[in-house]
Order: sequence, then C-alpha cells, then structure tokens
Amino acid sequence: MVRCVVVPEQDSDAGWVRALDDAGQPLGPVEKVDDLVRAVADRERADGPRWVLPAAGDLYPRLLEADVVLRRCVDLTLTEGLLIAYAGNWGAPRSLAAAWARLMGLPVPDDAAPAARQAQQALFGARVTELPGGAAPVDAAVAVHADQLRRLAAVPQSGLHLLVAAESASALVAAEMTRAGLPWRVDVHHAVLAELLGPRPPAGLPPRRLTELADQVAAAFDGRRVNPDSPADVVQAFTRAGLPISSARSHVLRRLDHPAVAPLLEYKELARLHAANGWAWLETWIRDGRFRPDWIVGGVVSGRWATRGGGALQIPHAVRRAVIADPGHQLIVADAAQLEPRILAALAGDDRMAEAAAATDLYSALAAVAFDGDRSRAKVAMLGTLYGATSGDAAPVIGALRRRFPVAVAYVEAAARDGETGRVVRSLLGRTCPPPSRGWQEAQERASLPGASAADQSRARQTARDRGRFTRNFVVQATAADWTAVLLAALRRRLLAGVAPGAEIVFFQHDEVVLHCPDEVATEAAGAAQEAAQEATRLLFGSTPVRFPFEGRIVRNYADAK
DNA sequence: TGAGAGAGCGCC
DNA sequence: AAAGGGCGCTCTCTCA
Repeated sequence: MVRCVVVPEQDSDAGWVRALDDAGQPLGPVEKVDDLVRAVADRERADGPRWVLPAAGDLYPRLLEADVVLRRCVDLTLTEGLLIAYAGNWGAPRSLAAAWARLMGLPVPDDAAPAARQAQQALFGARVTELPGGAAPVDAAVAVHADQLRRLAAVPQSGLHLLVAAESASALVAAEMTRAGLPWRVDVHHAVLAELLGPRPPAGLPPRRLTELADQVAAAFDGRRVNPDSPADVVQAFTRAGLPISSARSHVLRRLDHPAVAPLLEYKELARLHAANGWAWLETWIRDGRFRPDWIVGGVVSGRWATRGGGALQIPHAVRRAVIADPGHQLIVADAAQLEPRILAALAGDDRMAEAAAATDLYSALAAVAFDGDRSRAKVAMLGTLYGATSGDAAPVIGALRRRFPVAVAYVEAAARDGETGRVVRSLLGRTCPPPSRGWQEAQERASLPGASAADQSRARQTARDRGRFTRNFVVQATAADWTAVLLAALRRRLLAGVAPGAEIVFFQHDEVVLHCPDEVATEAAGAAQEAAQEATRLLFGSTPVRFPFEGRIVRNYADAK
C-alpha cells in the first residue's frame, strides 16, 4: 500500500479508509471502520502509508492522544491552499468541501471559521458534515487528492512538490508540538512577576509597582491624574505641559525632556507584561507545566506560521526565564543566523554574494569586499535592500551594494517592480503572494484616467511603492519559510528514525526551533538540527556555497540561549 | 452592553 | 542590534 486516504465520521469513533496508488487511484474498495484510531494505528505499524487527510490539524490530535504517530501525510487543505494561490485564486476557500465543489462545478462553500464551526456543531448536534452534491466525504477526498496530483504535475515549478510535502509534514509537527508543549515553570514565572510588578494583586486591581509608577507620573504632571494606558490622555498631558507630541509611542516619549517620561516608559513596559504575560496568562495557558498554543501552519501570507492562543510568537525575553527543561533534560535552541540575507544570496544565484555568505558572519564578509570593512554600513545596505528602505540615508550604501552585487540586488528589485505593476511573485518553491488589493487597483485606475489630479497620481505611486516593498520582501521571507518548512520535515524524520531518543520539537518561531530532550541525547539532538538545516539547504539550493548556520545551543533555561 | 476601530507593543 | 514587512494581543474610545 502506498497511500491511504482516511476520513473520520463526524462526532463518532468510526471513519472510512481507502488504499490508493501513487497516482491517487484506488487500489481497493472503501472500508468503513468502527474504530478509526485503531485502524490507522494498525496500518501505520504494518506498512506506514502516506496518509491522505482532509486536514491533519483536525484528525491528528486525536491520533496522538492514543499515541499513534504518523510518519508521512498529505494535508488536502494545505495543499489546496498552495495550489489555488499558485493558480491566481488566492484566498479562495481551501477546505475539502470547497475543493470538491470547485472540482464538480458546484457552488463553493466558505471555509468555516473555527469558532463558527464549533457554534454550528453545538447548534446542530451530531451532524455528519455534508458535502456539496451529497457526496460521501471519503469519495470527495479521493477525487480531490487525485485532482491535486494532476494539478501539481501540470505546474512547471517542480519545487511545489517539495513544498506540499514539507507543508504537510509541518502540519504533523504542529500537532505534535501542541501535544508535547513547551516546558513552563509556573513558580519561576511567578518569581519574575513578583520581582518586577510586586505581589500578585486581587483580581481586577493593578499590581503595586504599576500603582507607584502611575503616582510618579501624576506627580510629574503637578498632581494631575493621567491614565498611562490611554494614549490620548498622555498626549494631552504632555501638550498641556508645553511639549506637544503627536503620539504616545515609546520612541516619541523617549526624546522628551520631562520628569514624567521615565516612570511612564517603565509603566508601559510593565503594564504590557502584566496584561500580556502576567498571572492571568499563566492561569489561562499553562497546564501541567506546559504551554500548548495552537500552531497555524502557513497562517501568514509568506508561509510563516501563526499561532492562536497565548501569543506564542511574542513571548517577551523577560519571561523566557520560566522556560526550563525538565529534570534530566535539556533544551536545544537552534536558530538560523542572518537567514534572510543568506536566502537572498542563494536564491538570486549571486556568486559573489554567495561567496561572502559562506562566512559565519555574513555582514563582516560583505563589509570586507564592498564597504572598506565597515560592518554597520554593510548591514544597513543589506537590510535596506531586503526591505525596500525609504529613508534617504540608506540610498548611498544600497548603491554600493548594487555595484558590488548586481545580481542579488537586481533579484529583489525585479520582485519590487512586479509588485508595483500588479503582478504576483513566488517563493523558490512556488508559494505565491496575493494579487494586488482592491485599493491598489482603484488607485491605479483613478490615476490613469484623463484629468487625474496630482493627489491621485501621488496616491497611486504610494500604493504601488507599498506593494513593491511587500513583494520585494515576500520573495525572500517566503523562501526562508520554504527553507524552514523543509528543515522541520527533515528534522522530524531524523527524530522519528531514532537519532535522539526522547527528543521532541517543542517550539518553532520563524527561524528558530527548540527541542526538549533527555540529557544523554542532547548532542545528537543538536546534531540532528544542524543536519536538517544542511538537508534543507541542499534540497532548495543544490550545491550552493552559501552556508546556513543552524547551531543548536544546549541549555537548561531558554533565557540562556541568547 | 458589545462590537469594532485605532493605538501601541511584543516577537521574528 | 539594524528597519521593514508580517503577525497576535490588549487596552481605550466611540458608536449603536
């Protein structure tokens, strides 16, 4: 058996399976099984097919609960998302029901938002999901999978196969990470909060330190109460004090010479800690010493992941002290150094830049050949090139970079021009950016009409430039996401093969992976991360001279990794 | 009273 | 760290 489609019955332990060949054609009849988890476990143990799942995130957590680990899968929903974006139908519904409806020429249902889906289930009780046209879900899954394979084969960009596989493997990683959880010491987190904010206040009251700071702010404004949480109030207070400001952002306040500034800045910092990662956060998100957010694979347009719950991708450095390996365990913190510039060097095929990117410190290497050894100028030039810097002072250094590395700079500038003129751009493996927004189209149309005003022209230029910055960055950020997706898949495969028994992926943040493992396999786990990075580099870029350092630091405490 | 926009800030 | 793109989250404030 090569592939096996599996579809759970709604609100039941049962489901359907059907074996398929590598072209997605059925090898036998549909089988109804009463105990779907057990049926999957048996087949996984027997011959480990590539499981074809409507959405791994829906079914896999149930399997993991029963300790059933899948080696390989195809996630039809994620695959559909990649394919429809590639075909220029970005944002169309991606669910199995939607894909099936498109295939059959039926009205396409919207993707149900998770909350809406839950509400609907509560409303209608145990209702089997109905597909457009009344098809059986398992038949729809078989048909959609076969159709996706056909569409994939018709795409000239061969990398999309790799991306589909890596994205599907990522969906398995995501569910496994939620199950494993990030080790979180509530006692240490409490100590951090007590140290910075004072003892825990009764619910609804501010902590002591915030009250003190608010009092100091009031005193600095001649005893007049100012709500530090209200930007409007803060702006008003400084304006009354003869320091007119247009916003209450920290970097604006920092420039002011006034006794309220210092306590106000400290207040803002601590208030955010209290609101975002304080006692309430701990009670909501930490269970049994683990933080378990929901990971949304490809949740960002560039292919980066998003999360739902607990702000998992914005954990402040101050509370990372609470992330501590279990007794007898270590954390492996591996992150890619200067990933995006390296991606550009390899992506553009700029041999001279690739040569510089063979160094451990890319910026120093660039500086040595193009900026008289001035590392900071090399960095400004590189970042300005990647992000489309608008400030005037970046222009001369970007010019110097362009003279020395014309191929790499031309690559992102072509992407920017594509965006400005309304075209879409793609990552190396074929992830496709959204088409221009309606606002962009309207602005361009208005500016092209006879008698368009100067304001219309300028607005059109502005929206075009904005989109150019987006597509310029997209090709690099999305290719970086390609690379990390392949890396995760490669790392997962190594761990499943047993290179570091007991090691688990517990956290992933754009270009950083954290593993949790028994002491005795820490070296092997770190090695696996490094090898996975090398494999990703080889699969994306072949034999590029560009190095992608991905060294895993072995620490007990996450805060010690940086 | 609740929804939604806007401001602000955390992370990469 | 840069500085720009992207997010999620919480707070205030306004409006129905």
